[in-house]
Amino acid sequence: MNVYEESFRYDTSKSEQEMDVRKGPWTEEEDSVLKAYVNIHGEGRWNSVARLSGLRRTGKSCRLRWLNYMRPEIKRGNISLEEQLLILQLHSRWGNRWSKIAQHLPGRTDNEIKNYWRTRVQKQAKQLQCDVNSKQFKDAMRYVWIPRLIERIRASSQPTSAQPSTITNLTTESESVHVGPSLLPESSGTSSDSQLSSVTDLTDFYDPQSVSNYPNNVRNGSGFENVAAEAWGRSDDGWLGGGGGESSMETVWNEENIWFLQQQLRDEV
DNA sequence: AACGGCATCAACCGCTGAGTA
DNA sequence: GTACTCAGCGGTTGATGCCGT
Repeated sequence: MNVYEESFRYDTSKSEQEMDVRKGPWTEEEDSVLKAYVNIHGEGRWNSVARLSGLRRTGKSCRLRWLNYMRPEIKRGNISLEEQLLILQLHSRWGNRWSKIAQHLPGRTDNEIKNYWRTRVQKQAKQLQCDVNSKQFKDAMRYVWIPRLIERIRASSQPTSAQPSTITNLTTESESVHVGPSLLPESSGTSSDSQLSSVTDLTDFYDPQSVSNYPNNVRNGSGFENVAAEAWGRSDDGWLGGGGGESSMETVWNEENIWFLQQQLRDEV
């Protein structure tokens, strides 16, 4: 019996069997009980919630249900382009720190982001036959997916607006994440220091210098970038295209392009 | 229409760290 | 300092729906 179970039994003086703890999907009735209880007593003290609300659920289960599903600020529906971009960025910085990443995506839960990463991003790594943490995959993200994604974000914003100085700028007490002009494909090679000063957090993420260091077969028009970018262009509602429906990256990463990308990545070194 | 495989997502599990008596 | 309780995190699993055959 683990610590939690011990504590649960200690708190209630009843065994789990006596409590007949429920598992599995929540019913509407349970949801409304939980909602009513939290509305009155507030969040926290989840074991008490479980015990006093009459729900035959563990405190953990109540907490998870509230945080991941019932909180009023929860945003449901497709992950937007901007959110996708942020997830890619933040994961490149922090790895699987889902809750930390989720703090920068209002209304999204760590669970949702984790699921998104596993189902969408890891799938692409699988198709490219490389690990999500591999240099190959990170390069694919840096040099193809993210610039392309930014392009799409810009395209979907007002066409008459001047060069956006910042697409995304989320700040916490100690850390900030910016997407500035230097990240945009057009200006990627000419970023000034002053521009970079506002996007210092991204210098390890998309560094024009590192692009210039990238192998010619990756940089030039016949290489990696173009193939992948072209593949992107074929699908207006592709994986990172958002908004256009439920289609997946299959349309983008078709066999031919995956093969070509793999060749390019192998030629690197 | 039936079936099987796959993708997605809600929920659970195990562990850890913070707070407190 | 220690034991205990609780909340939170990340990994994993299982149910469900969708899609192709």
